[in-house]
Amino acid sequence: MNHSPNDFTAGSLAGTFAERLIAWQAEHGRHDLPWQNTRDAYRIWLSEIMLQQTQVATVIPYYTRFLERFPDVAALAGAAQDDVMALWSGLGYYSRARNLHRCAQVVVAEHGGRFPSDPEALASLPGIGRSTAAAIAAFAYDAHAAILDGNVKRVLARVFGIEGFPGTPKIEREMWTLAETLLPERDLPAYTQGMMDLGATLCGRGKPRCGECPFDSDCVAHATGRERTLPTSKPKKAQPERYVDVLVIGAGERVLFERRPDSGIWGGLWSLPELTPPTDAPDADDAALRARLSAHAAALGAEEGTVQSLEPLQGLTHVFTHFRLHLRPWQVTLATPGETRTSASPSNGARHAWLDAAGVAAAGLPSPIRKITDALSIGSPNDGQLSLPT
DNA sequence: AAACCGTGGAA
DNA sequence: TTTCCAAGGTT
Repeated sequence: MNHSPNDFTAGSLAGTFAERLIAWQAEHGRHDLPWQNTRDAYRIWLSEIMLQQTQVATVIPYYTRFLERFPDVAALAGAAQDDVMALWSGLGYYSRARNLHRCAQVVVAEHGGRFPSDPEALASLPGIGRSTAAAIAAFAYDAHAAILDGNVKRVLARVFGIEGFPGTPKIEREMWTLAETLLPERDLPAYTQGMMDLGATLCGRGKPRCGECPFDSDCVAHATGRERTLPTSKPKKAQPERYVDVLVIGAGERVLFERRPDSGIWGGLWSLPELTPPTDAPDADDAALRARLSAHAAALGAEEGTVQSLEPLQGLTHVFTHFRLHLRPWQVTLATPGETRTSASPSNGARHAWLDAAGVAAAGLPSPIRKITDALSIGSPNDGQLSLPT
């Protein structure tokens, strides 16, 4: 690093880094977020997991709903995974939800229902890494531990003039060391919140308000006009395109859904059946494709009836962090000779489920799949009735 | 070590 | 429109 933390005591403003940050937080920081003003480790843990790679405004409604349904760790530990996934549906990074569920069960089974106060013990739990462990331990138990999230990386890169993409092990090690060096002896919750608040407000990614910053006179980036080039951005690479055909198979008042494996994209969620795994080139809309689609639908829906019609629906493109997925839905109508015998809600561990409108509304679906069902008014909030043309 | 894992808001 | 990335962790 170009600067040592001790340089702050020599700045024109009095006080150490931590003292200035804590004073700034008391005056200008955030104090009324839903997960603040509590020492309940369960609530703090839940917020930290939801906030991983996710903005505050996005998390708030999910957090509120989740707490209403699962007010404590025992309630969450005893829940069915499908119910947890349904409440997480739309929030993304679904391994967080599965790890959250597993973590609750470990806390109940191995820690008597109380979260450990030791950051290392916390970090050994599913879904809790070094930074999240430190945040929980600091907020709930006043632990002397440093966080290193995106906010802290940005603040440190700018104030100390640290060059290099913070995602690399070398820069990250350097930042962990610095973050721990800067820790105060006391007021860990205010200090930790201050790091987050400074990075999320004044020292944001876009246009930092250096005039209001407590480190204005000492900030290397500000002094050298590098506010916009620090932290060094991630090296970018071309995003692959992927194409997939999905089937909306309707029989009577129900539609067929397929549970995705825990590993991979949308792990543990309910989705529409795919013809084949995604490919790197679009399928041509030709007779051979239609024949394959029809055969696949017939195999999946054999118990319910025979394929009566096959129609292409409006396609859509979904953008992920590391690729773009082009979804082409096909509507398949089955001629049903008799009663549909299958259940309306997914049974535990089943790979397929015929869901009615209420079942679709309650299921954990990926966002773009929800868009498709909404467009067809299947289980959408406005229209609880299934209205597939027959 | 580098890839993988969602979604939506902001510029 | 495109690009970036947010209270990161796991493999």
